[in-house]
Amino acid sequence: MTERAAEKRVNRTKRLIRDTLTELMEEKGFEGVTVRDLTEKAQINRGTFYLHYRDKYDLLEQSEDEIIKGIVQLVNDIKPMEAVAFTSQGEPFPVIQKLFEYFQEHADFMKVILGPKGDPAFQVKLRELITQTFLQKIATEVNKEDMLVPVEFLTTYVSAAHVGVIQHWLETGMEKSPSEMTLILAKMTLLGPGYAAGLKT
Amino acid sequence: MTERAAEKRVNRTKRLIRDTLTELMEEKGFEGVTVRDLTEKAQINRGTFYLHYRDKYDLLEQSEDEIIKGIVQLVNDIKPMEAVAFTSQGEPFPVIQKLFEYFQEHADFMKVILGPKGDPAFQVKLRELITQTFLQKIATEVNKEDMLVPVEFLTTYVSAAHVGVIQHWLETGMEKSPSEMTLILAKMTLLGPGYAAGLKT
DNA sequence: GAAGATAATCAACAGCTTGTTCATAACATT
DNA sequence: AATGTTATGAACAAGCTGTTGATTATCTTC
Repeated sequence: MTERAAEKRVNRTKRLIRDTLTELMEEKGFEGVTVRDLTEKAQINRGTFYLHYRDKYDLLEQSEDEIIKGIVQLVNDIKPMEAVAFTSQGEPFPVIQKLFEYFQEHADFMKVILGPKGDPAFQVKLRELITQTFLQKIATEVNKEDMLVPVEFLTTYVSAAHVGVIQHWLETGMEKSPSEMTLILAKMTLLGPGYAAGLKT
Repeated sequence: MTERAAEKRVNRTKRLIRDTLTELMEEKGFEGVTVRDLTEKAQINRGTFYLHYRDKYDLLEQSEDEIIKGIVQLVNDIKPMEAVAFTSQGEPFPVIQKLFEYFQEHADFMKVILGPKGDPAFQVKLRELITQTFLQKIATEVNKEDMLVPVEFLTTYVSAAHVGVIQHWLETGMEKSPSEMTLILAKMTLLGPGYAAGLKT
């Protein structure tokens, strides 16, 4: 048998396992899921699971890495100039919108992994990714002297806020479109939450 | 034996169990901790654990509830007027500062529970508490028409940002004082992250 | 269509954790 | 010293884990 065909069969099984993990995490959270549960629900042999993953933590890690890889790729495809369209203009940054579209595409997994039954380490990873990719770059373009607060707290504030809003958006059924969400986030980040609340009229 | 004495002995044991949980979570995360680990490290009988807690999830829940209760009480002690000192002035709100002092006091537990090996549900609880306690009140004092963004996203943005910064502060060894942190958060929230970064000079 | 290779199944295993139940020991007040 | 409560110790069935060896199913290629 050639490799491609094997890959096909393997990948089908792996996708089945990962999708089942998402479903079960929704019910019981990651902790509550046993390999037995998973393989029974997926209707595969328990041995098959161990053929592809070391244990359930390995499965989670691989699933998360795939998402992270997707985001990194997505960002790399746009970077050249648009990523920095942020600095001066108030226009919604297209990279953030792409991010929302990507999350929408993988909504099932993202929702549960970022939710209250998910993996707190993933949230940290995601925030770090946002910091590294977006904020760090911008931070270097600004004079340190102009900063009213230490950079680390600024980047933490913004990335945590973004991830939080994304989580809430997923949790409440994604009623706004990605472009609407991008605009909402841009307003609050650029004008400030206080101004956005109408406090400074 | 009177109740007080019994309570003392029981509470000593319970505190021992909870402190040991904090230590073990730091190493292995909540998932990785077994009741056996816990009782061995605490040097108590495994049966004693089950005398006080249904299982390890019950232990976690009780530990979290105690913290939440502490925060609620702390907020209720101040509420009358100061809580709203926020709306018009740029001065650091004293309630937030109290919050930081409280977290500093319980730093060990807060650090691990909010960290990458912690409980994502607690983060959600904490954010909801902040929203209910602080933001909701403020939101009612503002004309809905003045809002540039839907209230839900505003409160999510601010509460997620705050919890994120608190987590980062704990993670990096609490080098700034509670009052410094309060000021930093106030600046970013009132003036906006963009302005605080020096983007709008 | 048959041979060969890889993937999936099945059953069984020791090892571990869990939560419970007894009887017994330690403890602090009166 | 007597009493009531808490802590200990040992033992139990039940469940999940990760591994192994043998067998069957599936797909490509000749």
